[in-house]
Amino acid sequence: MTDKPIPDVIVGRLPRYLRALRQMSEAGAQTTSSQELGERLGISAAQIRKDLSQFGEFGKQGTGYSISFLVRQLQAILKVDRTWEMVLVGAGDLGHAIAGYNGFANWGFHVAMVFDNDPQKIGKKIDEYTILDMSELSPKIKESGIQVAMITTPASAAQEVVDQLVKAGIKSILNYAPINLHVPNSVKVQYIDPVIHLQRMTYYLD
Amino acid sequence: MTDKPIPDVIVGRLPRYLRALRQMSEAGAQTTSSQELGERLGISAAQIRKDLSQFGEFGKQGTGYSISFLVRQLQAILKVDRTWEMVLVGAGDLGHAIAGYNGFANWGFHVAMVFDNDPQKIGKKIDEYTILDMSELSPKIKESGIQVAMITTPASAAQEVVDQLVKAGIKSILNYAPINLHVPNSVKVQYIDPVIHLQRMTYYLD
DNA sequence: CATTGTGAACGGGTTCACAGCA
DNA sequence: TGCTGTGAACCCGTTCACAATG
Repeated sequence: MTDKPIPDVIVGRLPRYLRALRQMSEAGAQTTSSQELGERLGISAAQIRKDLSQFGEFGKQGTGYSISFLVRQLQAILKVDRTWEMVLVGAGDLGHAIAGYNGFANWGFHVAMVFDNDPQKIGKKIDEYTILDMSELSPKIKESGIQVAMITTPASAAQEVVDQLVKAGIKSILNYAPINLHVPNSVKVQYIDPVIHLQRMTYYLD
Repeated sequence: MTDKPIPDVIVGRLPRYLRALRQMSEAGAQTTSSQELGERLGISAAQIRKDLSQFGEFGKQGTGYSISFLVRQLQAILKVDRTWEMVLVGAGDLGHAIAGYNGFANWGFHVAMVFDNDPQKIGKKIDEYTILDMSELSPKIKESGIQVAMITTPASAAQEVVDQLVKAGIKSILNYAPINLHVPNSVKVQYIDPVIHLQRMTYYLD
């Protein structure tokens, strides 16, 4: 109700709600309940209701939530009711896979440009993208106003790249390089590191 | 001290400590403190000390922690003082990038086999791997005793694949498919979904 | 009557602060 | 003196339980 800041842990769950709801919608469902959504996601019904109630009263007692309405609300809250252009830095195997990933479309994102510092790669094409030189990174970001970046460079290059990105105006960074990055408070970073996830699970193995 | 179960949130931080410590070691450092490690990772010094103290008294008052000793301890705790063979299911672009990823070696993991269900791909090679048919999935897992799997199939196929993996004895699953999976309590699942991470950040954009 | 929204209770993770020790 | 290990205090996210309502 009030406009105190929403805990980050709640923001982190909203994209999962959105994914599940759109999948239910594709499957033909029109309505759902906190219980049904919770079972699907392994989250308690009470938590889902509490999370959603932070942003408004989206449900109806006795009948639950309209899926299409809730999808629109969540997309608006997460600001993915538009398309965010992104720059991708690092044109290795992983960068190639990400540039060609079709899972960004319709979810609010689009790769606009791909950068690398390897002279052998610059000018080459991956999918529809011509690989651009790092020297163009800053001007291209500034002129386009892009705020979102993904990094798939080696760890050794990542912090330097981040510094350039931040200076150029990037506000959100998805980092695939296996290293912790330092950024100002105004910039958000999320990490994707398969080894970290794997090591977290081997703890429970014999 | 006692052997109560360690909270999962602590286990989740240990791999990050390990990465940072090994990077410090590579840079030539021999000793560190909870404060230094904390600054590097954006974690409070008290939290690091508390986390580590769950597993033993690894430090020395006045001087801090021996990096090489702590690395060995963490690797033993996380059970990555050995190499876990893994199966990879899904030989698309992402599967290709993962199969060729050199970041698993020395971190406790190795891709042993790659599976797909596309007749056009079966028998083809990606890197040193010959793509195997899904019909061989269960027998190959059982005969090798592999416990770790990665999934890079489309979302629509993921749950069915998981059911097969679980039945064959897989205990840890790293899932790249954008869907929530249902597994028994004895099986751990971790998720990697770039869209989820990105949407979590756009909330904070204008 | 099923299901939401929510104040209150609860639980557990984080921080504090300091004794203890090299 | 510098830094660890840790009980206690604190804080905050989760769960509970129920009034409210279509």
